[in-house]
Amino acid sequence: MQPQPTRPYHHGDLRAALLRAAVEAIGRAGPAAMSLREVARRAGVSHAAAAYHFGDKAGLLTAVAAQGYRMLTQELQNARDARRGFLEVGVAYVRFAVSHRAQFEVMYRPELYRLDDAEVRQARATAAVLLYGTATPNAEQLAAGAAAWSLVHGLATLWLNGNLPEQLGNDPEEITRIVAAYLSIPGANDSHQRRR
Amino acid sequence: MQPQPTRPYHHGDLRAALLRAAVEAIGRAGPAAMSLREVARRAGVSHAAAAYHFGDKAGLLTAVAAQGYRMLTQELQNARDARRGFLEVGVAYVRFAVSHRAQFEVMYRPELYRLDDAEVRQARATAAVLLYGTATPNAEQLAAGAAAWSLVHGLATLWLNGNLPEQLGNDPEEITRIVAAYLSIPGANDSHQRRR
DNA sequence: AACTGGATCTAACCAGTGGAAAGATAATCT
DNA sequence: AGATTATCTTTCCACTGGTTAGATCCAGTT
Repeated sequence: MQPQPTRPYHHGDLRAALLRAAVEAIGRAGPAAMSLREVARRAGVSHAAAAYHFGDKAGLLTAVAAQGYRMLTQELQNARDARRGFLEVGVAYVRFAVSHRAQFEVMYRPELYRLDDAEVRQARATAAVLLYGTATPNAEQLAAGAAAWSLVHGLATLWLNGNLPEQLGNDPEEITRIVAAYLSIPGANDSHQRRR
Repeated sequence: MQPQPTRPYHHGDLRAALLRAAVEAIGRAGPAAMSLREVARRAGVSHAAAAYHFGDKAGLLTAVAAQGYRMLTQELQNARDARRGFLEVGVAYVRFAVSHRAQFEVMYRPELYRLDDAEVRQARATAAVLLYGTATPNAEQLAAGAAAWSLVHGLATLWLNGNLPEQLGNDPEEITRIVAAYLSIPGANDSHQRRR
């Protein structure tokens, strides 16, 4: 029942397999409860093998976070390029948080991984540009971006923690559109925000 | 140099001392890194003594969360009673997150403690009433409350994680006022929101 | 084909952790 | 006083993350 018919038996793709196993484990019980040894067990190797590839547990979580930032950047970019309006970038943010909960939860717990990791830093910076709408925001854009980011980020984390009243419904994207209607960004083009 | 001249030597106040030690430990390294044994060591007792008072580690964190919710409720209540406007309740929320970071971080990591604990449940419900402005919100109030709560919650967590650009300044309360200006709540009395 | 050096993985060990159980000690009740 | 209860310690267990030494495999050179 091996996934590969005859796997190279230096596994061939351990790093990626460990990453997948880690994301799955985090998805089950949260990042704090994830254990290196369990992840390694699921991948069928000793925990030292995981340490070899990632240095240590923080290294593994750093890889999860970096992957998360890359995915987030991609989704935000897609949303922006669709040109359906500013709001849909926020919706994409919330959608990412819900659909890639494991990565999202790690990304915003910097004490669990290496924030100064080169790959993470760069992926974060790229995502920030998309969130603020420009690489060189002025004071106004900065404040407006922080407001929008705060709103969707807060909404995503409150949703994930079950802190939102169930009367709001159970579709986080729809809730995002409802809630974001209370945000008024002067510069933004609102034309697409209320289409329905 | 004992705090008490001759302490009763069944300590007298171990539970409270452990709580204080836990909050301090969390403040140093985050909730995930807190260890029962270290907390007990700091209080000068064995880790089993801590288990006796709180059941287990989750029990200790449950107590931290419950205390946090009670404190938050108190501060939100004070802000509301000051009648300086809706905005100042949000400012109080962010101020609480920053000044009681340990409690705040535990409160919104429900996988670390017992969300169904009676004390926690009640304290949470009380805080929710203050956040929505009424015990029986209609759909409009619910959505507006969720928007406001999401904004300040997102702002607080992003601030704590160092995710906000430093050009916004280093005073989280001031940043809250700046950012919250982008929020337009129809029913709310804005008269006090722009006083400066 | 044999050798070699590097990459990848395992086995074994360590200190530290949370939890449980048994018992010691102190406070309280009658 | 004696008995009961509350509080705390000791001891043990399974597990964790990290380290080290060595096994195994692979790719390139000769």
